[in-house]
Amino acid sequence: MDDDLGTLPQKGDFSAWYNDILWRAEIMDVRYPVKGLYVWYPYGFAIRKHVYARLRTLLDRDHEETLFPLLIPEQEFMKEAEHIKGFEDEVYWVTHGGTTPLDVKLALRPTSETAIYPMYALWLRSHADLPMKYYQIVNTFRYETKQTRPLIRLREITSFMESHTVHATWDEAEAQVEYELALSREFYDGLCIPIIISKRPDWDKFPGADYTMAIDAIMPNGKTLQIGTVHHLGEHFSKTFSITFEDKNGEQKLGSQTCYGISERCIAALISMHGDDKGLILPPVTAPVQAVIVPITIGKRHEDVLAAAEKLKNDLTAAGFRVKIDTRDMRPGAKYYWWELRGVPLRLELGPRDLDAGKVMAVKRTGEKTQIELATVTDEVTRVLGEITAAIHTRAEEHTQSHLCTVASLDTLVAALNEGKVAVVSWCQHKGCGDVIEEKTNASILGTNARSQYVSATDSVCIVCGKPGKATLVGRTY
RNA sequence: GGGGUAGUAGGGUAGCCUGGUCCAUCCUAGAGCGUUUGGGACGCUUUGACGGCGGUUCGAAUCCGCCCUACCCCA
Repeated sequence: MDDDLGTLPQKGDFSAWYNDILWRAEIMDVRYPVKGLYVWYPYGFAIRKHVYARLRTLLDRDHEETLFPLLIPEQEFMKEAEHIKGFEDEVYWVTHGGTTPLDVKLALRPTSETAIYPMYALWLRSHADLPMKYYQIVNTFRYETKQTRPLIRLREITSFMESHTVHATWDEAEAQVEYELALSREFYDGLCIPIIISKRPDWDKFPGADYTMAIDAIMPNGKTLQIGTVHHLGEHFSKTFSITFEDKNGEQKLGSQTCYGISERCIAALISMHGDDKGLILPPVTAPVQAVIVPITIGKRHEDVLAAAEKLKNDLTAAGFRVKIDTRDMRPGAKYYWWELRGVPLRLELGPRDLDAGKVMAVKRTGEKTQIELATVTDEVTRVLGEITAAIHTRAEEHTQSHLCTVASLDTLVAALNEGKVAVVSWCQHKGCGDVIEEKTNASILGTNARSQYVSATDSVCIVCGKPGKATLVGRTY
């Protein structure tokens, strides 16, 4: 049993594990014949559905959902100079309608600022319209030249949540940035994914932003994955697109804006953070199947057991759980492995022995078997799923904590990175010293103002020049 | 950005230089039948492929051209 765990590579070989699990667990099919475009299998899409339902619920507290067109006319796209510079090499252009060349080329949105903001200019009239907080969940296209990777580096981002807000003042927009960071923290907390927040260095901020706050997670191999960004756009775009309002004194003022994005990388993080050598481990809130019932049907008791399993399923479904019953003609062991690969949090084994005892065997995907009473099964399942969530959470926090450290010199920084860690150092924020750090370590400066509950981040002197510096995250990135 | 290697069934490979129907082969792959079922069962039968388009040829997985895709290395 322990000498052959199938052909899923060990999680220690993270890259191979990741690629393999995507198709074995039926999340993404990479065989679509266009580079950088991948197909969601129904099971993967079901995970996406639950994850994005959570995201929508959080956003809907304070934002409204909208939908803007995919195509952006060239002249709008080309309005904001910095923005163009950031994206022009990655834009797909629609140049023809049928066989007729178009007078105005149309960009497939790489992000939607230039689609949304001309409309915001029309919608915004008065200070009473503020703040405006809208979001959409859409696909976007970027002609990536680097190696593409399912869910991580795509030419079609299929699940891009972008929120765009307008405020009366820069300070209010800043408060919105903080609000959205808090919202992200809550979102990722629900997925049991520990995050680190930092302020990206100037050279790495969103094209057209005053500043960019980024959300990173530490993958199993110690590389960081950016899984969210919140940008303070200031007045860059409102100037360009004339997003103005009449204030209380009757004066025309520019709005101050933010935008905020989360993509299917959140699902890459979900898969990577929690999975193990046997496959996926899904936190119950994200699991398409929260509990699977495996009836153990032997000989004559076949009908009894099946009937009991049906009843169990109906009881749990009525209580709001997502439950499947596996009656396939396979050996129980084979079913166990099959569902474990797919990350189902809880397995309920029901056989003649259990039936006689009025119990059911509950096996957590995180390990550990317990017998629970059939009489109180819905309460028990609630409790056990809660324990599973807690276990997943704790494990992820331990991983993150153990991959973070604070160092005070270049040499110790290099050593820490080579151990697969992400480090906090002090840096003066000058490009020159930043270049030294990145070259010496072959890593990236993720950002300053590092915020994490998993490592202390206090400002000290720059590890390169010795001048006053800020707590800065350095790591190898995806 | 520069260079290299490759694409054969669900997955993994051989065959290619030296064209000859290719019965190619392995698997935890598919279909069917039967026996099974408390941690990956087994037997029998069977299906299925040469990345795409075009060319050369009596004949192409094999040779030529273009395209697509993937992987690796270097900057």
